[in-house]
Amino acid sequence: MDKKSQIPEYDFKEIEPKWQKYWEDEKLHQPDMDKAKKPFYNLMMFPYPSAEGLHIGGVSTFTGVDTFGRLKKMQGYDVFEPIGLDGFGIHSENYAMKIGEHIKDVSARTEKNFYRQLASIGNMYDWSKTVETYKPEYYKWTQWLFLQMYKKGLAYQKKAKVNWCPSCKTVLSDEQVIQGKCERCDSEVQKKELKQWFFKITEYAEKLLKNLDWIDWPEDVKTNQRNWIGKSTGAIIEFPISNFQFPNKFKIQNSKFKIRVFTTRPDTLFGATYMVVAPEHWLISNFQFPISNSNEVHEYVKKALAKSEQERKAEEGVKTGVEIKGLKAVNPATGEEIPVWVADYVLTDYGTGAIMAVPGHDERDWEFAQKYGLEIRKVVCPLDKDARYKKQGTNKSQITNHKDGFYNNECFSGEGVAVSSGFLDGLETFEAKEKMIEWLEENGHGERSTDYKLRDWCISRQRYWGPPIPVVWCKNCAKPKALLIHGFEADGESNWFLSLKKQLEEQGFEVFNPSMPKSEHPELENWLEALQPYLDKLNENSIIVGHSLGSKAALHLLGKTHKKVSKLFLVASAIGNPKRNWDNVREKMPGADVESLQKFWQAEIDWESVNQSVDSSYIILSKDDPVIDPEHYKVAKLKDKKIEIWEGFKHFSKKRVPELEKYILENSEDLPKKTKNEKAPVPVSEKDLPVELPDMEDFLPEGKGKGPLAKNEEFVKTKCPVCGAEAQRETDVSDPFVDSSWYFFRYPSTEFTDKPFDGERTHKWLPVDSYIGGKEHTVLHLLYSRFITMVLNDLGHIDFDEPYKRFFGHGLITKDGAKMSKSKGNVVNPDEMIEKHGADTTRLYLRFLGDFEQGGDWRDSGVEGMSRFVKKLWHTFFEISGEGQGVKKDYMIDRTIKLIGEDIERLSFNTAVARYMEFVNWVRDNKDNFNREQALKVKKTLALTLAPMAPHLAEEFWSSLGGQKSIFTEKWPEYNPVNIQSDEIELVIQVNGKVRDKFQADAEISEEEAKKKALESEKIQKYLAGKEPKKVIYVKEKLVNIVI
RNA sequence: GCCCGGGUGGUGGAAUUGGUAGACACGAGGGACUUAAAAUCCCUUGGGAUUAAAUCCUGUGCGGGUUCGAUUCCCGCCCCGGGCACCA
Repeated sequence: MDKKSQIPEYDFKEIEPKWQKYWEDEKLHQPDMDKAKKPFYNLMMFPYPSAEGLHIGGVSTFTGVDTFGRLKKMQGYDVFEPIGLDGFGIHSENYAMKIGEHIKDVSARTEKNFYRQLASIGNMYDWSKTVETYKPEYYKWTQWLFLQMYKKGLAYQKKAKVNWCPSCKTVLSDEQVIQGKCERCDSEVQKKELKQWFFKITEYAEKLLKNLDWIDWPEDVKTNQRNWIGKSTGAIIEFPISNFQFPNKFKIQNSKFKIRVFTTRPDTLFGATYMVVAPEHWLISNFQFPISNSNEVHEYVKKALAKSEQERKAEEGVKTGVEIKGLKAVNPATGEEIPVWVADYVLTDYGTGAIMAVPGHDERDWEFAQKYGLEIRKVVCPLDKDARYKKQGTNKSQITNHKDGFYNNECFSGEGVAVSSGFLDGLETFEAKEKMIEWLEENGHGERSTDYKLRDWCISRQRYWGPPIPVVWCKNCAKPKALLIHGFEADGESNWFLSLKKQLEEQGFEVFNPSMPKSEHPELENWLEALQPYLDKLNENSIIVGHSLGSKAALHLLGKTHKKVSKLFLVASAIGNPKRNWDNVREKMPGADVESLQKFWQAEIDWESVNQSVDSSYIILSKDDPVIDPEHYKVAKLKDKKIEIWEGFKHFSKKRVPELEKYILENSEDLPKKTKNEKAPVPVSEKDLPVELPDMEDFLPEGKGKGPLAKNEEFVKTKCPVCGAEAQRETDVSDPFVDSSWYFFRYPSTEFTDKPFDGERTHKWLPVDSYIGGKEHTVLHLLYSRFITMVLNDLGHIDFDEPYKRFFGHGLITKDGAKMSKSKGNVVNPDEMIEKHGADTTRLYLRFLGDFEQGGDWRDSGVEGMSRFVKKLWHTFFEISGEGQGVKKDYMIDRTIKLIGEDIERLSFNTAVARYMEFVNWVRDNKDNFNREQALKVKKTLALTLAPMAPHLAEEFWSSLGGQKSIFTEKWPEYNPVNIQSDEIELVIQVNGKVRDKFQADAEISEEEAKKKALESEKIQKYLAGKEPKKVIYVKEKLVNIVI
């Protein structure tokens, strides 16, 4: 009988669904989340599927990740490979608007289609744990995340100029603006000022940067992130303003009257010949300086601020500016007065919004100085390589005197040696920087400083399709509050507190004047605990008044919170030490617990945190205070403080101190006025989550800066979770990047409805073992999810601070060398491919067409070729007879196992397929020669090594060999390294590095013998022509190279 | 302008630490089978010289360098792709 006729035809349409169903029925790919012994979290980046369906590039990624995961499974790991989708966002919403359907319907269809397509490619997903961002059971926890951020002071609102797309009618992130145009619709982006919610990612800039040093990621991805964070180190330098008459009513030196600049080159301070401030700088906008050309300046500023992004771009390199006349700044190094300019090449949101211009050594300043005829000073002498070389051991003056080092009419922004720079002369740039910073700090002109390019993350979106930000706006809670904190041996009704309370209430404040526990034995911890509930009630328009030790308590309170208040009044403040020493206090107050007082009084304060929590502070002291030394206000490191030193008030201990009460009232009366129509943000409480996105027929944006939710009265109207008053819901939804910044925490814990993720599960499965995704997300998504992980770690929810152990960025799939796009009509449809060639063939071709990391090029002829190969493989497999005499050399089996395993491990899929093809070719050549034993081994190898790449086919082969269970319950085969080594090797003979001859030799051949044999070769003799070789080089198992 | 990738046959792409460049495919050409075509199988295939076989020259974007030997390392440049862009 004809042998061929017994072989079944390769029918993938029967095979593939059969095995997919089997895997699902057997729950083969659902690891036991709690008992797994070797957990391996194999994750791909959260897909954002388009309504049009899966792209072949997506299939490439998903099946690539799966191939890796299947190898891991065969290596004995409990592989968890989840799938879900990121469905919220503008992209889907715009599409729904375009086709005139409701976003909910479109999303439901997209989801169904997406999962159908994914199921057809045969990946080992755990379908019992899917996650969709737009389901309330998911976004409930996205909102929870927001609340955590809010609690930590990492979510805040600020008015910001944002990119506004007039067509999408929403705010865009900087990253979504491509050359001044909207990434999605290409319309020109405008600037609009809106109040937006931000996440304070800048607070984690340093940590985000530092961890890059140890995480196992590709270097290029790390470099991208480093550049994005953009750290630069240098100094803040203060330039006092001179030639300026302070208005009389300001008696106290105010730090605002210095222009602060940030520079990375403090060593060039001696070359700073003018200053430039940004158009938004306070010097112009906040204060009425007597600018003599005020009109001119303001006109320039107005024009500059009105410029669109587009115009700024177009003008780049063409610098304009106006001198601010009537005032000068003083260069602290030279003591000289220098002019101050305003120009829009200085950016307001980097550094301090002002620069010292060093035209000799900064290209931009150079250009500006050339244009406006400003003085240019050379203070760094270039040091060429020879000079640097010479410098070692020679004396420095030789180089510094070498002024010809300057190129006459050029700006030099490199590093070199400081000249004409006083005490820096002769120092190389790196030394000069250090010395200058030391000098600045010693003389109070500045300090070491670091700046980052990273900006806070704007998460507000004025759209419908996203999770509502869980905040309520309450008018009642916006009412200014006052917290009065009494001192030692007093209570909430002591001294002038009651009188002040009454007046503050009349003015519109809600006043709290609690009594502290045991004021005669004050303990800081107890006081802070007692104060906490009141602090929670305060808002940004609140004041805190602390008397004596109470003012110390106020500082501690603010030093330990992220909460913001407006004003802080410190009366007879217990900072510094008491006027007399502690023994005197003890003597004077024999009955008091001075020990606890002293401990409280002297505790360290976190001034930086206080300064972040309070806008302005007032210190009121009396010269004749018996306890408080009026000089000790100097100890207070408050950034914006007013100091009042009065006389005749002693320790401000009377029942009424009208002057003091008046002072406090006058200085806080602006708050009730200001907040008359304001609303305060109040976070929704966790138990009320989720804030559900309401069903809305009309979900189109209004286009006035508010989202569509603002149109839904029922949604907006609510009760304040704190005071119960009538309130309004926030109508912004959050950025989809928030959804995708934490989804990997949810996958292992999807069945928990009472928490975002379970502690033990998370501990077991995270961090993610292998994360694979597109390189286009190396900056934003990866940075955001790292940030969120760090915050969750700091909040104690998790015990690690990096989410992904390993990241791998894959490349893009092109079609015939061109990017696939709908408009070009060259998009490869995976459904068609699977229909025509089957999932396995499609998978194999995707593995083969190029390097996974670089990307690859899809060619229809290529997939045809792969289809032929698969058929050939099918027939070869069934044609192996096992009735031959046995083949002598069967090292191909071991070699194949070794190479394919290694290749898949390092995601070098294309070579893995090539190795497999070589194996198949070898099997085909020998198919009639294998003996029974060899035939079985060959067939097993064919099935097992194919399994990660073409799982259905491998299962079919395996079951034909009598396998009762899935091939994926089998171990990845072992190989014997000894079998791979051949006894005979081929040695190459080179003459001067060129191949001239080859010979077979024993693998164990000695160096001497190899050289001897090489020299004996006839062909080599010809080259030698009787002469002796100069040198003979032997490389073990490779070659002999003869030099003549 | 700056920072990352990359440049290898007609094409996609191999070459793990410097050691036989072009694995594995696609395409093309030739042949077998066939009335013919498809499918399948076999052979050839970087370029060039010359030939009967052999052999030689040349060759990894360009120009230099290091080395016995360079696709690989160093210096200078060109081109393509991606990102950033007045970041002090």
